[in-house]
Amino acid sequence: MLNSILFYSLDKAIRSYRRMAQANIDRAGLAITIDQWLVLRVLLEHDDLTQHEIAEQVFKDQASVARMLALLTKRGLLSAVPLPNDGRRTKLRVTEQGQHLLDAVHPLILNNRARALAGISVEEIAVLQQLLERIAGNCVPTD
Amino acid sequence: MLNSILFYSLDKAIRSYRRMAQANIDRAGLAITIDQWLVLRVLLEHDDLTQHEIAEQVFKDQASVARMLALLTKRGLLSAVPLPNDGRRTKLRVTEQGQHLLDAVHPLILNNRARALAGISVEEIAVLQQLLERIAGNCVPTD
DNA sequence: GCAATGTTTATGATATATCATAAAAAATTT
DNA sequence: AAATTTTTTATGATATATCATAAACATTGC
Repeated sequence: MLNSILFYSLDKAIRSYRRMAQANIDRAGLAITIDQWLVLRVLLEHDDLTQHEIAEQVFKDQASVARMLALLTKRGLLSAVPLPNDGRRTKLRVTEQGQHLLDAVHPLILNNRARALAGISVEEIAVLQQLLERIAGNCVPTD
Repeated sequence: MLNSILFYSLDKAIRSYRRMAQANIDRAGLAITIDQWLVLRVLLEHDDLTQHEIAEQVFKDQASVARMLALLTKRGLLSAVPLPNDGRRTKLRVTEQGQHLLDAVHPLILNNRARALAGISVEEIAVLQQLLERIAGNCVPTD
């Protein structure tokens, strides 16, 4: 019954992937969540983003990002140095330890993606991606 | 950068849909979450499922379902009557109030789906669904 | 320079996700 | 029947999602 509903399949696909991916990371003894990994990846590229900008990049909201940053900092994967020109903000830098963890996780992520997409052609992936983007676009609030 | 990753698009599509759908339900003044709605819908069809079976239906885990059932019961949308033949379980029935809420939400859900899928043909939806199911299938744990 | 406005971060409240485990009850084995 | 195993539910711990709001700070307009 629910199987015939597209959004159920959508939810199931991403959650299946997440469970599988997280299980593989855990099994490798790496202490990081997929979401934390994503945030660190973004911060590796840009260390001058506001929480709101980070949130946009990873499609989360600012409150979630704030809590993830606090956690990542507590874990020593991220360093937050106050910015001289703005008393509210900090410069966020991935630490050595964070770097090592990212490096260790990277091949696993590639593996997970390959496994999830096994038997699906490049053309099919392109079609899929394009449809997903159209759906996301349709759901953007207008006002 | 992240935009080129399929799983990011996947995550974004379902989260965009959920935000839009929940916002519409909230705006209508209906006090229910999409997840709660889903569980109630399942219970409407079958009132003799274990928490584990419900979890399978809605693709959540038993712990999440347990908490949702407790909440739904507290809210008066669900009644839980002890089963005589099994001291652990209860018969879960959607209450009158739950029924009314489901009835009120239903047209909104149809609206939300239509909006999310605007401009996407039936054939495209079929392709999409089939690909999503293949991905979910690839992620199923083997052992 | 001050008031009003906007931005940025932090956090409270509530809900869900996930793993792990405890506790109770049922089913099975011997 | 008693012991063992399995099933079912509840809950602790931790992480994330979301909305709302507070607090600190920066910026703009006057």
